[in-house]
Amino acid sequence: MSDLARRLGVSVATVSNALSGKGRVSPELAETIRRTAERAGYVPSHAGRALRTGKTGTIGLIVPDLSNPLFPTFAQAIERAAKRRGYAVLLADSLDDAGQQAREISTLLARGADALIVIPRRGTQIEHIPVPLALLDSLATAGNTVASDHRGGGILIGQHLREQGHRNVLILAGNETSTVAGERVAGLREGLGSDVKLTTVHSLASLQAGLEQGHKFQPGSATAIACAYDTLALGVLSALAQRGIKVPEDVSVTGFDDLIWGQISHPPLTTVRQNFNEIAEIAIGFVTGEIDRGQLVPVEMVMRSSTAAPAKVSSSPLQGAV
Amino acid sequence: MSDLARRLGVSVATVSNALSGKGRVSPELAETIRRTAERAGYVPSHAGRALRTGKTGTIGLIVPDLSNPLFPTFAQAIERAAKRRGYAVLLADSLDDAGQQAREISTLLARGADALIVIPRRGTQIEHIPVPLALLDSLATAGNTVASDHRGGGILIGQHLREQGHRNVLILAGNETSTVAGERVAGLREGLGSDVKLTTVHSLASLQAGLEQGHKFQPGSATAIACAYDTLALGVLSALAQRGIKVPEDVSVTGFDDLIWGQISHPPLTTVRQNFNEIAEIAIGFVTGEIDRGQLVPVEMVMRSSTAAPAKVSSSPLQGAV
DNA sequence: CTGAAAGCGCTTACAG
DNA sequence: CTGAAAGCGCTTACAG
Repeated sequence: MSDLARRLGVSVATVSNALSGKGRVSPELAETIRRTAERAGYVPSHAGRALRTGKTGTIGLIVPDLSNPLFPTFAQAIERAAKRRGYAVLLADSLDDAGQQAREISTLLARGADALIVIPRRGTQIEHIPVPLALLDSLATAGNTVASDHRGGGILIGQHLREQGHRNVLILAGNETSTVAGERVAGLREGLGSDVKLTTVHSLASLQAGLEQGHKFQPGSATAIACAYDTLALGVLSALAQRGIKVPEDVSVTGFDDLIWGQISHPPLTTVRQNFNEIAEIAIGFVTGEIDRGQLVPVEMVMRSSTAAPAKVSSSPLQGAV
Repeated sequence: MSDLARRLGVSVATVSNALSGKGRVSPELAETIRRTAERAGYVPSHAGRALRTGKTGTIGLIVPDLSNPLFPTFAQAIERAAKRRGYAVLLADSLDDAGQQAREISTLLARGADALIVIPRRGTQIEHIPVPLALLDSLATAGNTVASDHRGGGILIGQHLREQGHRNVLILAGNETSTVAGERVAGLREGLGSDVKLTTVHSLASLQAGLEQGHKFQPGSATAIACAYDTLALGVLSALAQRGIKVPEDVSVTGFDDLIWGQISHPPLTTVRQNFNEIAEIAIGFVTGEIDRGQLVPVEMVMRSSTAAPAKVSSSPLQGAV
């Protein structure tokens, strides 16, 4: 900047004022300075500005595990929303470990992140953060949480299954300590209604766990398998296909998240879609002070062909007539 | 830091020296300073250091599209390798657009990234970068490229198919402008040998494109479909299943990348696995000056059950005897 | 409308 | 072994 000032015969203060466009410089001079700066390829130093203003224009994003197919979508949406407001994002992967998450928070803070967005590792508490923080999680507890209406999604699926006539449902509930999973399951129960027989099984939310559950499944023990995650549902679908158990004829299956792979599974998966862009917009808007509290973002059911009315094995009129 | 210095009755220079551990301070004093800093929760300002040293301890990572399932794995590996050396990563998504990629490079540079790692958008040239740059792409052209041996992987698959007796292969080659895809296909051709009938089709490298190709496929027109990407192969598998075309009985299918979804497809997909961690280590090592040039990273074939010897429709002894 | 000066928090010669 | 001083590149009152 001082090079530029010398070359133009003005002070650095004037260059700064011209470039920041605060209008303390005559329009003509400002224009000249801007043009010269442009031509010289001058780019203001972020470090200088950061030191002076105390702001880095940087937002820290902590995800639990980038190799879990759910989180890159979040990361992409966040990065885009941040970029639109001139922020860059510092990415940290907590490797699904609470200690690592804490360490990432400190590093990001030490690096001067102006705000933090964290998709918290399940069962984890985050407190005493000196910068604006948005949690991408579940319950809008502290006013700083932005979340999909997981419970609402569960209700949608539950009602859908109920309307189709399912009265005996196996719920693959994912991890017991996850509040997201907890809400999805609570919604499922609510939508299904209290007169429906429910069996709940907890496990990791992985493809592998879905595969295992699919292999364990006793045909006839339930008419539908409602999963808290697409990864589980996709694993289940694969295992059932291997065993020759037909979906949805023998059993209905539902997921949660709308991963693209649910479009090519056999059959395509009925699931719930989150609105990532809106979540990202709200999260960034919240930490940048544009909006004053987080909120619940509506969710949408995606009906495909993995669900159908249960086969009327013992009570069908036809069979009864035989 | 000046707070700390005042409290301890020493100079900021001494605090700085003690904390950086360069040994210009007596061990006892250094220890006292370190303890006090720790207890006070003192964290050095990155902005101050950056302004003084000209280094931010930050590496910019540009990916073409985080929603493409291939790139988060890279991002995770890079972040981990960077973290191990005390670097943080600034994430930028170029949204598969060359202009956006150029803009991201400038922003990252303006933010003082000490180095850049870019997974370039296909067909794109990157030049005149004033910081160390590693390209995660294909050919080790400029000495600053770190890449999987895509060609070698293609050869492995090609030979495998050849050994099984395939002499008529459809190659789904992905995007024509992608050098990665180009090398994979070149390897495929080489492994297959010159006496094999080849049909090459270009398309996007998406699931959707795979689905379309799978629907177009004429049974009998080839005994194997070799895809340059798992996304293509998975789409093909799904379309073929829908049409009742059996894999590998009616046609063999291979992919490239080893996405986890290839484990639960029907049948599980024969493909090629990249060593992401090694690529990340080399890339980071290269831009931090630990190693002096990029290199080709070996690749591994993952044999599953989507490939088999072609059915001997017209030349089988049995059929001939009828 | 423009400029001189101070100061953000560090690190690094240099002097003692 | 320790400290005083300079300077990295900005921005922001303040003075003119």
